[in-house]
Amino acid sequence: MVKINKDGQAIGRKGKETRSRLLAAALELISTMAADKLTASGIARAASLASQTFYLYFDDVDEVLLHLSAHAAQDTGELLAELDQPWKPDATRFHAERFVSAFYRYWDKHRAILNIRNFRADGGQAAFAEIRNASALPIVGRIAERIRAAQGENALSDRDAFARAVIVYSAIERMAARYASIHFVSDELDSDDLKRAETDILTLLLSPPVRG
DNA sequence: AGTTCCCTCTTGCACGCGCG
DNA sequence: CGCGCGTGCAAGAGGGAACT
Repeated sequence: MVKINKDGQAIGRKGKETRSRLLAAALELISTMAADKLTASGIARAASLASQTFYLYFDDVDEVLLHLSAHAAQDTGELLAELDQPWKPDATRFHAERFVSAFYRYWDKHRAILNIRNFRADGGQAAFAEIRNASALPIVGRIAERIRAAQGENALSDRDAFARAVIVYSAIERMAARYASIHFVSDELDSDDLKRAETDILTLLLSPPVRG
């Protein structure tokens, strides 16, 4: 937690509240307007504060967005829990579906800031990329472990299992990043089709190969 | 060119708290 | 109570970018 404001003053009760108001106002704004239109004075106005006050707590809008990104990154507990609990061998699809659903719920909850985070990370802003990677790594790592365990350690190297986990994670994330109302690629496919396909692919990766 | 908005800086005021 | 001090915030001004 930040304890010093930009003037070097210790942040007390009032300052803490003001900082929270600015963060809440920013979160509200990014869900209703394009991120590149977001300004410090706009955030301050939305929080019913003078624009100068914004600069008492943040250097710029990016610092606010980074904080919101980091905050969203801390909310992956439910996702990790789905991957950490023991999966019954005959219920892989059931667990895969639960994971995919949890992933969508996570994105539904944090879509605005996660999209901004990914856009900036893709645009080469290292701080956003670091937060994205730090958030994804525990999930990808767990998927990779399960892939390798299912496929057999002799059949698949750590490296290849991890690469497959990255691919399937990226695909699920890209689909979850869409707004549910927006069709992807084809008007014929709806969200349920895509979600089912994600579950199917994940189930295939996490099931022992069929010999024959 | 004029206007509007954004950002930054300086300055000062209001309030609360501790201390003698 | 009176005072000093720390904390929080805004008024006002000015430079600069973007828009009309």
